[in-house]
Amino acid sequence: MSDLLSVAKLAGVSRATAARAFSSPDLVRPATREKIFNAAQQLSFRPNKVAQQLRSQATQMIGVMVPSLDNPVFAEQLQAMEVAARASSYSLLVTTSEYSPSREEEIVEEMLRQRVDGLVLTVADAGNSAVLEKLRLENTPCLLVYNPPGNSGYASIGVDNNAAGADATRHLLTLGHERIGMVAGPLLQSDRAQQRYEGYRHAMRDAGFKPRPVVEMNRHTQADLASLTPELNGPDFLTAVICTNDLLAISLMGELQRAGFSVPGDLSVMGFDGIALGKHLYPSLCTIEQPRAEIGRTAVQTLLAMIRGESCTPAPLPHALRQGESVGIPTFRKSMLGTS
Amino acid sequence: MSDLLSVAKLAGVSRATAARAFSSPDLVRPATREKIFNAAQQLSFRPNKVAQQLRSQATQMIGVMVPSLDNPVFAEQLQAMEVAARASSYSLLVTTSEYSPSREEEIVEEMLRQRVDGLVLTVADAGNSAVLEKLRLENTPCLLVYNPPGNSGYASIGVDNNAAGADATRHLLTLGHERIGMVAGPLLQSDRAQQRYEGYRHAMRDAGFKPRPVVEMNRHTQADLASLTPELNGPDFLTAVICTNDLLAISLMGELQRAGFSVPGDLSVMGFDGIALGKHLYPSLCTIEQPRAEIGRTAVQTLLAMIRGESCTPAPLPHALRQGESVGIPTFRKSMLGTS
DNA sequence: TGAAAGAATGAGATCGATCTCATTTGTTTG
DNA sequence: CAAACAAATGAGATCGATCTCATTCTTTCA
Repeated sequence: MSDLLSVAKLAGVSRATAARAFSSPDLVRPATREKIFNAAQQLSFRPNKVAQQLRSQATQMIGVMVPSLDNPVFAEQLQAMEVAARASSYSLLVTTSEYSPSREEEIVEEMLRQRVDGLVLTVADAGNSAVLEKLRLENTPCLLVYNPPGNSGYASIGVDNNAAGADATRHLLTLGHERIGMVAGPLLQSDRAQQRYEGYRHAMRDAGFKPRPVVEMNRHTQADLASLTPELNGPDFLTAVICTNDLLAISLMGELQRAGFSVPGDLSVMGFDGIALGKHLYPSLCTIEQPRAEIGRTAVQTLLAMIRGESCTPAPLPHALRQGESVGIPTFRKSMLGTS
Repeated sequence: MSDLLSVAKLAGVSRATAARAFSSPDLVRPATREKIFNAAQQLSFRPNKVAQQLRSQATQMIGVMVPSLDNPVFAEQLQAMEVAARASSYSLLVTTSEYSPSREEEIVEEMLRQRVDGLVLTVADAGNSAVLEKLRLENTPCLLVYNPPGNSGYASIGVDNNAAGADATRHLLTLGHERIGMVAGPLLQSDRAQQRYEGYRHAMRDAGFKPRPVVEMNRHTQADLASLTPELNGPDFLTAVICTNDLLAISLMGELQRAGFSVPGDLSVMGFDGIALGKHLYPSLCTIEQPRAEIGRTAVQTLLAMIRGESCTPAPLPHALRQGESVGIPTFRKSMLGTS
């Protein structure tokens, strides 16, 4: 691979002049410039970004860490980030933490060594995160996505999960549901899921109903009907559930229907996130839509502002209730699993 | 950010020795090593990868270009690639082409400037691609994913789309379907979709049936029922369709059901790709499963082998028919849309 | 004890681009 | 035509790590 020096030699000028021909062409006499460009062409010269990065002490790279790309929420966010980054001549170094704190640390360390200009992270629990503590000592700009702001001290891009959880609940309440449950992944380990649950409890109490404990599924994005069955039985059976993410909701709907239940006839199901696919299902998924693309775009733009040294306190982005066929009016029913 | 030189100074040794303490500790006397590590700790030294990359002429970075991360096929592949790459201490520079040839060129140029050690690309049409032509002149290892091998001269990781298309068709034929259609995105512009169609035609002819022309949808991953309606009508109405990707199949199923058709009662629907979600739907999606994770993993491993200078001709990976509730035995029916 | 072999360390060049500052070339004008 | 100024170019240092080769310091054993 030819370098600038060989181009300069072939053109009969110094490295400095050759460099100028590219970075500030107007400082070079047109004839000289022409010679340099010709030489570059001839040698198929391609500027070496690594050298530029070392010299300029800036990589024009953003380090991105998401829990997993198997969840479309993150993939869709990343898609938007990539477009936004490229529009500003930045590249993305992408990693997945698989929800593992130790991986989170390795990854961030690695990215700091790579001297990324900034970091966009989604951590498991922002309020209690080793990585974020470590990062506090660094001066690399860092931004959270989806994690609730406030309990970490870091700026964060995302929706108000608490309010969103309440909105979801109120939607169901408005339709006449009273016995509403919340379905979450294991241990409720994600801070956003917790906030959504808070919002749910708040809305339930406000309406004069008793919030229920979370129904925990074994996996993050796949429902197991067995865990829910008890709640569908007995005098207090649920008429609606809110899942902490869309994948959970979709697989729950599938399981329910496969077991002979009707959605929303027997149980209304709401999701959370608003992944694109939910719209096209039948029944279509009623969900709280996070503006995933906008979140990604805003994250990049905010981070770039921070890199430029501007201080900025991003506001929460608006979420929206997406109506869907998976939610209906509660009908009077007997216990669906009644053995009596 | 402190550099090796300051560490060396603080430890009272030369840069060379300080560097050795990290790269080959056994060449440094334990006492000296200790001093250096202490100094490094004290200055919170973090090796600069950019400098290492410049010096070693290797970035340990793989450039990845996929059409879009909004499609879980690519996201799931990328997820696996990331894990595999990190396991070998490589990083991923991720970009999306949005199916645009001009973007493809910009992206590849950018990645070459970044001196990635290798490229993993999924292009729109490998047989007719400007980027690939340009890349032929470079000596950066390059690997295709999903694109059919053969018509480009590049090694490629993926399944045998032709055989897979035939397998899908034969599955339907075995169940008794005869009037089977194929549904694709706009212009059949993807080379893999074309191959799948070839396989379909082959299988149909082998079975003594007339292959039908492709039913083209307006969008890549979203079905519009109107385009299909004519085929569901008249004496020759379809009893089954194969979609060229899962997203198309899922949205088609939704549209059909929403319009009052039953799946598979009125129409059996097959997908292609095997995205994770399909399993959890109801009806679950019958599809040809590409081993997306294995494809990603193999792509990384093959590319790393190429980077090491080993020559390798990857074999196609096995696809599998995933049974699903979206396909059934054809029932005798009248034209579903009959206006008579 | 001394010389030879081996271990440990340092000086300096290198990777490729770019910046500063000095120097040369070219242009303008009295 | 020469002086004064502006434009164009070059020499050399720099970014941070690492490699080569030379040098110094330890061992070891005759």
